[in-house]
Amino acid sequence: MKKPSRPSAVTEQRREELVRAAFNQIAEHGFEGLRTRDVANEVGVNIATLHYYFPTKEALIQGVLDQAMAKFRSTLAPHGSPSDQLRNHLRAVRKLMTDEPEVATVMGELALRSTRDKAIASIMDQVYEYWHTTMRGLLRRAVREGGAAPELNSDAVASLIITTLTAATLPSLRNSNRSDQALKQLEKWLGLGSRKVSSN
Amino acid sequence: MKKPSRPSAVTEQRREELVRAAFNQIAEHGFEGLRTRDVANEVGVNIATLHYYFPTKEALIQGVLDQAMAKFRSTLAPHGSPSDQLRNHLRAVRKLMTDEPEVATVMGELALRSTRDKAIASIMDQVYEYWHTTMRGLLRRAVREGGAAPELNSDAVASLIITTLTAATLPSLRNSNRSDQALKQLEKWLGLGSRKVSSN
Amino acid sequence: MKKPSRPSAVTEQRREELVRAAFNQIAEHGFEGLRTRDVANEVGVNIATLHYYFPTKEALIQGVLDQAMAKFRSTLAPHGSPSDQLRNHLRAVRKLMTDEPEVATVMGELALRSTRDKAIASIMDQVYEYWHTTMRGLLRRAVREGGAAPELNSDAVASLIITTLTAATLPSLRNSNRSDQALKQLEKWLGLGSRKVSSN
Amino acid sequence: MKKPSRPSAVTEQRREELVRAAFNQIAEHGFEGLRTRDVANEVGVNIATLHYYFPTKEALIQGVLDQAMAKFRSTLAPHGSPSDQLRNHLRAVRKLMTDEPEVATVMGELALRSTRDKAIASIMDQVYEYWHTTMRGLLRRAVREGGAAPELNSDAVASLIITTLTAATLPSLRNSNRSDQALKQLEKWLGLGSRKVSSN
DNA sequence: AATGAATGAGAGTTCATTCAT
DNA sequence: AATGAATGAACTCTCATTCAT
Repeated sequence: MKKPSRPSAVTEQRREELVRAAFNQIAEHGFEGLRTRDVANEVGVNIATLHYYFPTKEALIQGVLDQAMAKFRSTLAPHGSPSDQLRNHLRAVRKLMTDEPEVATVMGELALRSTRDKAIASIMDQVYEYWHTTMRGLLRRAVREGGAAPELNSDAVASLIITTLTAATLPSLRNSNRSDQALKQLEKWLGLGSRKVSSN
Repeated sequence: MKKPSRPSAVTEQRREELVRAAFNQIAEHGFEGLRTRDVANEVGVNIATLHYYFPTKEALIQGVLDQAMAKFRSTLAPHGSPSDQLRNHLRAVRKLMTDEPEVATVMGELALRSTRDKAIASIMDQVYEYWHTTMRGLLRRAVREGGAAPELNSDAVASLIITTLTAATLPSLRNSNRSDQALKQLEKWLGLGSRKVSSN
Repeated sequence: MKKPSRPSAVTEQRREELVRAAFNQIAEHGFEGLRTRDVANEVGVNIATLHYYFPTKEALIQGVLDQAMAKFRSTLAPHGSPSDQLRNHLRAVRKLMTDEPEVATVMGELALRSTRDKAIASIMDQVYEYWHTTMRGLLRRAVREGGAAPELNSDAVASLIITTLTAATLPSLRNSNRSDQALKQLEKWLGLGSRKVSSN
Repeated sequence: MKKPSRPSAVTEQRREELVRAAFNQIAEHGFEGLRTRDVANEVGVNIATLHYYFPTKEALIQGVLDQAMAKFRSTLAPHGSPSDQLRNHLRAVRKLMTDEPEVATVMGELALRSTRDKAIASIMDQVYEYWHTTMRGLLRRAVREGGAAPELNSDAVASLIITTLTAATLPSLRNSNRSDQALKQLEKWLGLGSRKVSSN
């Protein structure tokens, strides 16, 4: 009798609105200050409507996680030579942190929460795994093609890149220019610093 | 209103117990899950007793912050040559994160909270400022004395060190071995890699 | 406001489905746990559809009451000699309670609710009145025809029969064999015990 | 450190007040209409105070159950000869139902709820078991001492007594005089009807 | 005839905080 | 210095009901 109706366009839109609002609330008040009522208010709907789309607060948070991870993955889009891609990636992340600092805050909140929330931990681990693999691959090819310093251990360097970029999400580093300085120093050591986007 | 007029030894001890318990609770459940009642229970006193020592929850958190910062500052204690100190510092922080991961968790929680809490932000900024200055000084002297790679820009490298060590507090990096790999790569580039820990 | 102008066959069928589902839900969860959404789900229709047929929850309950009373009245259908009818009635009620214990549960729920709900109270009073009259009539005729113990006060005995049968609806008695024992003892005192069910 | 403090007199009194209020609310509105806030209001305390004494609504209901069962058990207090005790018991229950009809209502509510609540079911089963045993014992001794009709099967008759008295809790029977009639007829058959309280 | 989306009013429960003792 | 009792405010979640389509 009941057709398991596929999410309509309207439904999907409302869900996105709510996730976006939850995202904003987390960015502004942290998980500590996340109130479903505030989320509903920001979208301009009744609290019961929120629960119509997300049965529990946890489900809503899961929605935020999914969206954040999707956004991050899009940062890794491949364009140009490996060394270009590396350079671009570092810059894209740096730009993201500067232009949308809320992304950084929410990523940080999610990272901390993953200590206590297996579901979040598992997804973040996957993303980090994927990130690491991508970085390592780019580094290897960059070295082979002569676009990066030849002596580096791609595995360890991938870790250092990830570490440095991740730290850029923390407010104590983000607000000073330390995180920027660190990234520039890293590019220098990688041998990426002076090169322009090659046509290769 | 009621404030213990002159902190007796007993009073000071109770306050410390409570701060320690609060620290543990934050490490385990985050600020999100910090309940004054749980703190009081852990110490074995009534909730009203907690409020006798710390009039508000915020005051208790401030106590945790103070204690954490003091603990961290002690990690920077100077011993040996500059390059030894550098090496030792990296190792000490790494060891701290391994042996007492709760310190890392709480630092992370405090870092995130500083986005919203000016008092925390201000104190953490001070600590980072002090940390940065110390690192930069060590690097300059290490280069001068030939204990580290000569070409490095001490300001940027200090930032990279701090960044990398800070990232080690985040669970997504701490639980994999990425943060360790990153630190080793960093030591290598610093030219600290091969030396042994000198006789303290 | 909106009321299906002339109950078509389809409309009537839907109403019955819904009442049956509500009946099941009350049997399983009591009035305390009766949720219109569960009723709608059991039938496989939208909650708004339920409200199309029954404007309020109370209207739905009224429907359940009507159906339950109709079902019960049918148990009093007259067949055979008065003493046979008596015997058959006792057995029919006993069988009903055994075969469809939900009927008992719902009757019990309705009985309790009648304390607070005048509409239910009035209908149940009518039904009990009718039941009592029927029983008393049967008893008188049974005595007159020699099918039952002659000395009994038909009014009081009718009350005792009704009382005993009604008690059989309560779970504390239904689940033990006490209610069965009681009924048998009652039949014995009525002098109905040894006779067989006559040819329908 | 923490002494598991035995309930103080004040605490016990508050708990009783709350249970009594809950009892009243159930009598008036049934479990269906039991609201913790109304209970708290009736006692004149904040809703949070109620939860200080009873962590959950269920715990409060359990309190009501305990109190009701204790009250009932006291009805079975032994005085006089077995046949006197029997007679007195029937009258005491009848009086209880007349004087405090709320007791009947609440017992009925509990009985119905026991279908779905194992904890309640278990306790009511115990009480019924005890009741049955007591009745059967009284009957046997009453027969032996010549205070009751000799031919009766004490087990079945005990069941009938219990059944009849229990049914007296249901509003449809209580409000008419049917339940009274039934009890009188029962006493008559038991051979208890005409006797005075003997000095035996 | 039927539904997806939305809601107001309230439910039980939690928590930092207070106060008399 | 310490506590049991109490509370106001807020929280997440639920539910009968409505309405445009």
